[in-house]
Amino acid sequence: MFSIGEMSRRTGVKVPTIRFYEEKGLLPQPGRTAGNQRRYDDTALKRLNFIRHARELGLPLDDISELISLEGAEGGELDRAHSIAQNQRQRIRERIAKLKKLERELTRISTACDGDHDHVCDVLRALGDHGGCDGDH
Amino acid sequence: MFSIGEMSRRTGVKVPTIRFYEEKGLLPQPGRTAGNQRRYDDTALKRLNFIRHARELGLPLDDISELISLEGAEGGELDRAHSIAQNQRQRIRERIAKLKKLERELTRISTACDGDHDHVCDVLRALGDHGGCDGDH
DNA sequence: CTTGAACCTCTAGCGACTAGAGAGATTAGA
DNA sequence: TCTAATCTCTCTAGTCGCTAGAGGTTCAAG
Repeated sequence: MFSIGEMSRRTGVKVPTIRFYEEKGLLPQPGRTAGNQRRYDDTALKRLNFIRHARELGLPLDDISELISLEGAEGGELDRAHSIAQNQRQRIRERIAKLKKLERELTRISTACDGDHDHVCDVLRALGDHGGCDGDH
Repeated sequence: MFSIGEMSRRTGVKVPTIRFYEEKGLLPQPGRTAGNQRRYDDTALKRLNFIRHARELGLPLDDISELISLEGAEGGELDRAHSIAQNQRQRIRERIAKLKKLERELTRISTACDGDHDHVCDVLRALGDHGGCDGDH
């Protein structure tokens, strides 16, 4: 049995965030001391680690809720867990592709400004001028 | 002179978002008709395009404000514009690196679940188990 | 028993919008 | 000129995933 601060230390999740997760139903309401302080056990610790890990992967809290509810599921229901992971993978791939495009364009803009800037900074001009971009965004 | 809806059509920025930018001081307050409706000119259109473009590059509104205030600046002040662009480029590079890590891990998790899932889905197990990750995140 | 750290609840704020209510303005066609 | 449809207006509140602070209570060590 440990306090919320101990949970925080063991998982790296900040104290207010733990309470926030409880409020959102991601963590079950823990037991309390006579003085109304939360006390957690290993089960809660594992779940918080699960949440933290899923958050680090960028999963929204709703998806995490759903994954949690799949604990102990079987057969077809598990396909849902699989598809949540797959969807997230897809989302991440798309974000990577988009960011790469942006990087290319920022490179263009930055190098445009590398030399002597006589009149108007080319960064500003390049931002106003969408034409030089290589894709639609 | 065109309405807010026309501005929206021409830039792809939604109407409430245009009003939001005005409220935040990114767009100057436009003229109004006798009936209190906003009327914009080409200058405003150009600025909104600038904002939209910068937003697509992921720049926060504060940075955009600063860039706008650099319009017509010269010499050393322009280095500031350059460094905003460079900083953003760095941020984007970091985000790409991080997302690539996540994608690797999601791939690991997903493939762990590809075969027959007998007891507990491996997606769920993999999310609970941080040990298999290849890096710190 | 006292002290000081940790804990409690509650409210408000962040960024960058988005959605909706309820009222007024404009514009095109009959 | 009237009417109907479509904009537009302001205002408030909600989204997501937290974070910060106020003001008060409880716990654990010495």
